[in-house]
Amino acid sequence: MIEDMEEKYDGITTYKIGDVARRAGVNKETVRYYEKRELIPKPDRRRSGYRIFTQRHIDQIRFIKRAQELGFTLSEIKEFLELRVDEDTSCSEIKEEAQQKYQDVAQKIKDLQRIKETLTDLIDSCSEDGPVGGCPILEALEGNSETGKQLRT
Amino acid sequence: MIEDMEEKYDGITTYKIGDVARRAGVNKETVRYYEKRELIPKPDRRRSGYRIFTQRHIDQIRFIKRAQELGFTLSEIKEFLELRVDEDTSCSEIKEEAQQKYQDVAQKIKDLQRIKETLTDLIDSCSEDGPVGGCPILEALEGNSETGKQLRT
DNA sequence: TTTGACTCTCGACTATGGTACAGGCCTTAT
DNA sequence: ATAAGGCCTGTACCATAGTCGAGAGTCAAA
Repeated sequence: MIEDMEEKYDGITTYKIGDVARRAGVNKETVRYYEKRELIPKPDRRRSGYRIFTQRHIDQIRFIKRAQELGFTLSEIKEFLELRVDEDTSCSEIKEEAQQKYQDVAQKIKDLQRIKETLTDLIDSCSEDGPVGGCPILEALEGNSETGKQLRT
Repeated sequence: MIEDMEEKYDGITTYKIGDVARRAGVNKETVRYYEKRELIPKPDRRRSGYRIFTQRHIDQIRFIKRAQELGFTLSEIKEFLELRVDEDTSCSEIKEEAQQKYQDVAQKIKDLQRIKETLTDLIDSCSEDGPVGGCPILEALEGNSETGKQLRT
């Protein structure tokens, strides 16, 4: 059983880049890349130049990866992460931002729910017997397509 | 009022690539790209070489764009589209695929709902002149991160 | 104190998902 | 019949999001 050889400074467990990468399930280069893109807080450094990470960094990277899977770009994710109440941002500014994001997220949920329903139908119809024909998933999002009849001029 | 000058062959309305691109809201090159990637059915051709599209193609492209916004890659979308029932695929195979996708989609919805709730909270706390500090979004998917206290060795 | 694993920077490379020409042919309104 | 505009293929290019390697320095267990 090999444990990370993390060290504590000031009572806080810290990690080197390799630990962070492994724990967050990404490449070390990705961690550096996120730092450069300012997607994670700039880590402190040892005198040698080694980066000092905390649990916060690991959590944030995990969040980023999940948000990506949910269809957000790194730029969008950065906006999400900057969405906090502090001295530099007025409440109304944040509120507007947050409300816009809320709309985006709500729409994504709706779309996914349609896909989910379609999958349910597909699974159900599949268990009944061996159906043939069109793609119900396609119809669910766009509806009433004409058939894909082939033509020739 | 300029209408598309679609033509009917065999009683079916057909479109040229420019029509398709405009109606689906993508670039013409994208349509050709999707054809190459086999994301849309290979269109028939006129003797001149012009592609002949149908409504089916337009619907399918719209579906693809939606699914992309929801975080699916073109490869995944292709799998979705192949998830149609036909003679070459056994029902149980499809069912398994569909069930796996269902799980993925359900999980995405859950995650997005957490994000949505967090945004609601943020908007609410903001209007009541709420707390100053940390990043509320981060906790939506992971929770309990340690604070981002800064260190130095 | 050595040695093997780890870290640093920086530049080059990759994959995905498109976009943008170039050079040439096709269509269609006038 | 002609010219503008649309379409064809093919190749090159772009942005995003990483990933890799070289060359040099650092750390820590034996």
